[in-house]
Amino acid sequence: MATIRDVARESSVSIATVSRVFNNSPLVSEGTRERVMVAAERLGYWPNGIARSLITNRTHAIGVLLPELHGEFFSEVIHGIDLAARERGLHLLVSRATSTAAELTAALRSMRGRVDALIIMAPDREAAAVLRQHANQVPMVLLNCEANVPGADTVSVENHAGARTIVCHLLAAGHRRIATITGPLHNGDAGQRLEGYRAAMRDAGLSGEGLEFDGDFTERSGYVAARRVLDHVPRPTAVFVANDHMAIGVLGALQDAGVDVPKDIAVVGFDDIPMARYLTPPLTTVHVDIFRMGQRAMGLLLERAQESRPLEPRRELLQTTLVVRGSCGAQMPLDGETPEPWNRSRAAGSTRR
Amino acid sequence: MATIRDVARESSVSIATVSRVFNNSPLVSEGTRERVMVAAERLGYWPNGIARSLITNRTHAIGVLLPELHGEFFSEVIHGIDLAARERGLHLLVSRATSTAAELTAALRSMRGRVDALIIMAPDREAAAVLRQHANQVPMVLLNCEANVPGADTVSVENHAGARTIVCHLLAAGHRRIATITGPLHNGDAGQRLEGYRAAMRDAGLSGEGLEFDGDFTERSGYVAARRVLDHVPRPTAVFVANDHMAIGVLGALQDAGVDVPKDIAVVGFDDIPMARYLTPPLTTVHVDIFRMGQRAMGLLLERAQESRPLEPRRELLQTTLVVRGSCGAQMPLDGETPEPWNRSRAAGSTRR
DNA sequence: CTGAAAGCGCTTACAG
DNA sequence: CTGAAAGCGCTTACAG
Repeated sequence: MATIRDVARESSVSIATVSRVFNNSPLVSEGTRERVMVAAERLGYWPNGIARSLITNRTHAIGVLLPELHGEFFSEVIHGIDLAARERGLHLLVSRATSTAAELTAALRSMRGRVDALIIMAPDREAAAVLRQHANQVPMVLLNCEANVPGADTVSVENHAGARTIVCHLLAAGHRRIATITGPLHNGDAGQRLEGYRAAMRDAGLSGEGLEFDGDFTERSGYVAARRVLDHVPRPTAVFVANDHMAIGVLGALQDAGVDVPKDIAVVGFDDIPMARYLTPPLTTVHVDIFRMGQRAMGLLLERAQESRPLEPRRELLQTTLVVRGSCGAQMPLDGETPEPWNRSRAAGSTRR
Repeated sequence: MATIRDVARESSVSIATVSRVFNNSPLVSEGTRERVMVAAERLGYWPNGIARSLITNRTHAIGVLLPELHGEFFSEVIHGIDLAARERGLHLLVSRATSTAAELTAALRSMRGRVDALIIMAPDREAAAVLRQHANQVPMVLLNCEANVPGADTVSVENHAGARTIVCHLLAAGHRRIATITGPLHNGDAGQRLEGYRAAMRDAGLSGEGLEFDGDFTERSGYVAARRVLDHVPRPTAVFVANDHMAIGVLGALQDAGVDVPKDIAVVGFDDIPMARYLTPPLTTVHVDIFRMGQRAMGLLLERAQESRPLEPRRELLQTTLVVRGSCGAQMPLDGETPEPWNRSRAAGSTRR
């Protein structure tokens, strides 16, 4: 590949001049600029990005560290980050890293020098120490992270309020024996959703004791837990499932057991994954705007980059919205959101508020 | 951030020695190695990736260029690439680029020097010229790309065979008036699927003339096209929809029109997106293993990197599989694939062959 | 085993 | 307007 030297030779100027041309410096005469561009074109030259980065100390790349590189969450958060990033011509260096100390350390090290900032999702507690070590070396935004890392901004989902709201909705519909199927409790989201459930129950003068069933956020665990819910005496009249994937398993188990939803038992989920509205019956759930999470993470980074003085660390909370569909048995009136005629499930009675 | 110079000073050795320690050179005494590591640890030093890249001419990064950074396709292809890449400690530099000449050129330029190889999805014809220009500067694998780019490997979905197979399935079930709803025809996948449909019809001595309806791969366009299919006289008894997203719109339109699927009209799709099995009725479709597409793309790159002599350009075709569910009205016997009890739709009668 | 030196491909004061 | 020179943070023959 041609280098700046080749172009300089071809156009009989110094490499400094070639550099100026490609940096749009005003300090180049029109004729010279022309000559350089022609030579560059002929040689297929374009400046080497990393050589540029080394000297300018800016990579124009953002590192993104996530526990998984697939699924809806990954897809949406990257989409959000990308939209905000590409306006500024920033690249995304994406890597998978669980939040174990070893793996996270390796990932952070290998990003060294290659990115201007980091967006990291590291839900495990173990991650905090590692993050603190690196926090002052590069700007970072943490996603869904409870750990307190000085200097790092965070964007988190309002899990507690979301869970509380949807359980309140069940309470308002008259349910009293409301079970919950939890996520894996070492996961922060799972813990907060459980706390939201408990708060709602407590405020209604009820106790969820004995009505909390273990799951691990997988469809399978939802199926298994649902069988235990059904066996519980007296049988709960509603279940708050801590994510939609498990709720799919729950609906399957209830169907297999010949239990009607929502007549015999109401089911609600959390996340509002795209297929939630296509389930039978369509799933009432808590909508989480992961796309926006990505956008805000990038936004915080950009704001910090523009500010000359250091900003206080910020913690942003992402609002959730209740989406009432058929699985809870309590339809709510449409309020403003016009259903599209080509969108089956909304037209069939899905509401948000 | 500490540099190699700081560590050299701290441990009273030359920067060459520090470099050797971090490159696991055997040419360092144990004592020296120890001293250097301690100093590095204290200073929080780790080698700067891009400085390393500049001198070694290897970035350990793979550039991935896709038209969209969201959705199932994106998510799965990245997952496949990542799995193959991370075994070799490779990073992913991800960027969005439509296949217009200008945008693709910009993306390729900005990757210059930052990646060791490229994986590119550029379905548009316009892309070919740009790709050819860059083909000899960096190894590349093209996804779903009809363009002939010398030196570049390709991985493509067997759209033609897949479409043909599913239309044959409808024919075998006795259907004769089979309509199709196409994707946008400047898209290669859409074109090939349409050709597959035509081939199947032709082989059965039938013509699809007048039965080809325009769509653009969106749910909405499926809804709209379905109305036109219903209005066609005589009404088709089956529709091959060129992707699952449009099929969702089709099912919605038929439901709104009070037309029963599959009794009044059979509907089949293409792609087997995750929600296909949760639709009502579950959608018969063509399964495409996008995850594998990512894996193979990375695989081709790695094979090429290991080979010392230049390899012939390779074109890999990704097999598709017919997945028979409820929407076509023709159940097939289970053959080997055991349905999981916790997986509702499979248990409810989904088969693959 | 260790270090001094050249060099990867650039940018940017500095001098003219 | 232009060029020579220093330097970004590293690696790697080369010499000892």
